[in-house]
Amino acid sequence: MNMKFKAPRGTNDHLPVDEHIWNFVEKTARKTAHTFGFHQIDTPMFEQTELFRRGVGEGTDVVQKEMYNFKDLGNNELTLRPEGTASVCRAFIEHGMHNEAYPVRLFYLGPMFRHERPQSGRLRQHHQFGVEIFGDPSPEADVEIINLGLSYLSNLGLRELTVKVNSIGSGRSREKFQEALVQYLIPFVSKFSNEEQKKFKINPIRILDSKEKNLQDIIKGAPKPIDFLEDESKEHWDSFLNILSSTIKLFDGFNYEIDPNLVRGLDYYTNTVFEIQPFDSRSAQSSVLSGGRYDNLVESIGGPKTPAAGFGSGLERAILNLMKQPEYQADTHNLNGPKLMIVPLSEKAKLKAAELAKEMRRNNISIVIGPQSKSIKGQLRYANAISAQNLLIFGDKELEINKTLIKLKFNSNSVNEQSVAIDSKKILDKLTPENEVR
RNA sequence: GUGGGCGUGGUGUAGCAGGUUAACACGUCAGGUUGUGGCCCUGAAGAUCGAGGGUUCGAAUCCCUCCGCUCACCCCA
Repeated sequence: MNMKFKAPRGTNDHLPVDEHIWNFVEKTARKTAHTFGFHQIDTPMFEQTELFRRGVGEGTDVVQKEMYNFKDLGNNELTLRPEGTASVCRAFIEHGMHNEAYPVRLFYLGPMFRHERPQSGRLRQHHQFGVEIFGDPSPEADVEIINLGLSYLSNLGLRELTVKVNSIGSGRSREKFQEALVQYLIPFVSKFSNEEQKKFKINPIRILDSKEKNLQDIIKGAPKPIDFLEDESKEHWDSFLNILSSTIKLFDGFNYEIDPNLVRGLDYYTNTVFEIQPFDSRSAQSSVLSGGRYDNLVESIGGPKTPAAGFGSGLERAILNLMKQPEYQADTHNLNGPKLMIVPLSEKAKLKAAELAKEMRRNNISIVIGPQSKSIKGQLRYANAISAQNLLIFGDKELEINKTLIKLKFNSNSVNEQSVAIDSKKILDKLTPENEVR
């Protein structure tokens, strides 16, 4: 057969068997954010292209070659959001949230789009849970963000995580470092690949982050941003490390390390940057949560100068890591069958079944009526296939005496048949006795 | 953008030193006496073997091209 349509490359359908895990992860994200006093904000999935150019940074890979840009019928230049922070900042400014009591705590949950070559843990449409805290310049805020991230991951059930941290400085610290780095690199530039030369021109700091083999030795000897921190940046960094080290002790099996070469691929970061990944991984691709401080972003897209920090975390990657853990490898995909299936055996019974179903659904009981295209046997087989938890069968005979048999625990091997009046209240009582947890 | 692996019914696979009706498991559907499931039994539907071209008397099996999936690199969540 010729399958005509397929989900576009790098996108996934979330099937019913995935419902459970996705709900779990999303619920955990929301709950954890709420326990830190964060509130949800949902922004559109596309924005004016310019927002990302300015926000994420003209020189980044994301902006240069990974954005889904398009023009709408009004000739507006729009882009499917490649990340969440720029949009949240835009909304923050647009709705005057800078006039609210600081700090303002926000989180989001939704799809992001990047045109890259898909591979394990990397998609063109993926989903992120992200948080942002606005208006708090203190290192405590940085740590709160990391704390929230670790809490979220640990609530999911992930173990053995490392937080990699670094400071890329800001203001004068950043300038001085950059000068030193450029001086150091100049003699080597001729040996760089085209790609690296370009990087060197646009944003030399990102050379540190390069994984190219022939650069590794050069990078080893290169100046590091943390050695150039001074004044506020220095104070911020020292204090940050201090608070972080005591906070991380509150978590079992998590640790942190300073990675002097950690540089994020998005331009807006200042001072603190971090990345969380499982112990066993080495590639950056396995990073499950990452973020940092961005004190200039709000201003650079037209808002008032507002210090801020946040993280983004890929849900697919979290799930990928969860699935690696033994406790999730077994029974993750058993769907819950309906609480009750009704098999009506006559026209009158069908009417009655519809009536019962309506009343009981009002009590949040999930009900399926047996498919009328099938024989009774077929309907019962179907009930079995969808794991109906209880089963009610009746026809004209039973309607006359207003009594029938209900098969409780139909989907188990200890079925319990009981007589019951054909009445929603009486049936409800049968469905919620001591042997059933509602 | 670069490189590796793969592409057979809904799913997972077998077949591949070329040879008549492409096999198996699971799933689906229908039956196994009148209105009662799960096990079991019987039967049925369902793939022109990713697409196109080539070699050959003959190709799912060999060659080429393209497409798709997947993994890795760059980079990112």
